[in-house]
Amino acid sequence: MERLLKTMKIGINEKIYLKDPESSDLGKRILEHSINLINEIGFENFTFRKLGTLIGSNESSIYRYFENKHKLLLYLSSWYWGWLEYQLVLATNAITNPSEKLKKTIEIFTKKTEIDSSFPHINEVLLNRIIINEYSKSYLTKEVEQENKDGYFEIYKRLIERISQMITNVNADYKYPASLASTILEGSFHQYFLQEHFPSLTNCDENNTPSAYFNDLVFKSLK
Amino acid sequence: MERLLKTMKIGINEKIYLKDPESSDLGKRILEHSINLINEIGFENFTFRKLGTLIGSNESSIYRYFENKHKLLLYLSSWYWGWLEYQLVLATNAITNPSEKLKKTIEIFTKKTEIDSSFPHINEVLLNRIIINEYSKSYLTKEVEQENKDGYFEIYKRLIERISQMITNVNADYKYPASLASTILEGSFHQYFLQEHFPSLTNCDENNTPSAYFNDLVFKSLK
DNA sequence: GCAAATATAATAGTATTACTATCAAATAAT
DNA sequence: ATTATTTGATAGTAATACTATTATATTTGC
Repeated sequence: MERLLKTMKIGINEKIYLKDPESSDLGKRILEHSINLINEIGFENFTFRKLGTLIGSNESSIYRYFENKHKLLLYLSSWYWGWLEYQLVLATNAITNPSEKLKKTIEIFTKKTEIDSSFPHINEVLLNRIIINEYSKSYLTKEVEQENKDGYFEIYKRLIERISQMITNVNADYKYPASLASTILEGSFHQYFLQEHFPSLTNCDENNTPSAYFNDLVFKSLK
Repeated sequence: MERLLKTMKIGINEKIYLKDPESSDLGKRILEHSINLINEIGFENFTFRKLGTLIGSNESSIYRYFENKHKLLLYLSSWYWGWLEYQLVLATNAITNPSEKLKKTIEIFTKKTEIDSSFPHINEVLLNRIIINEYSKSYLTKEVEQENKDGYFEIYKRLIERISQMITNVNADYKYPASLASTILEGSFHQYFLQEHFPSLTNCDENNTPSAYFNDLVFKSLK
């Protein structure tokens, strides 16, 4: 995968970090290796101390970039949603037929993630796994109300609103475009989780992709 | 709401607890007040020490019932799924028409929870909120593989398999009964979460219930 | 009604987590 | 070359997530 706009940077709400991790070498190493470490040991077991040891840096230095690991997770997920939005716009912008556009959108959200060489310090494949396994934890908190006001979920919300709009463009009479958009997004990540850990609770596997399931679901709904 | 089978007890995998909390007064107080406290401060901030203070008991006494708060969450959710299964069977058993049966099932999963006076130490309304806000955390862990083998999610899985079977009974040719069943279950709880915290990401509100949305979704899919 | 068994409470202690503060050393900018 | 900025090292605190021990109730069996 090759990026078209070489100078593009995923724009993330500045309140999420104390110091922009994209602005320094240490910052980029924090991003790169936090993705590896969270994948390896899970978000609950992940600590800044362990990350510091891993990258040969100091715990206190990491705290200068992020207040805590929750903020780091918000950063990583915002990055992911921003990246996905970029993929989405790139893949669907030229399509004029609303159904084709929506079909492509479902594909973008449900297909297997591939490495994007444009961002060498971000492993999108592992980041996708973090979204599947940890993203819910970033909003299932007592602070969600305030953090939503602070705009920490804006890219995610914008993505769903985009899908919602595309649904309406296919069928303006459909009554639940936002709900269906949310279902597609959360649901497709959940189907991947089930595939790995609870295969009896899904029909998705090598032959039946989540893509096929959601295409069926969405287009029957909009008929 | 009145229970028909007075002696019924929700059966929970014995490996989840060290000592059956239903077997003593302290155990029941642990269940009752953990539901209140988790609702109030959230699962992350909840500790056995705080719970002990609240119920005028000792931290170490609570540890004799549950290894840790994760196990307590597994207990509470198993109880909830068992209770829902009971509601489901009761409400649908007599229905012979497969479509009617499935319609009733969707209603059971999406309707607002009401207090069940049969279990005075369990507040089902608050427990429902815990499921909405905390259940994902019980399986989004590094231990999910082992805990699944140990049977900690069996009631949840059985519930989804029941819905899946009902879907197949309506349309035997439908290719994704398990995936759709998972989508109904996770999705309906998620729609309630969105209603409360991200209303722009759902069309469900006082007038448009999640029930209506999922009925539309499911029956169009099965046509 | 009493002894034995069991359940609960009180206290203390450990390792880890989630930070904050301070100061020194390295690096970059002017 | 001086100053400012960034990073590293060390130490310290309060809270968490437990375990262990012993004392005190309470229940049960005979």
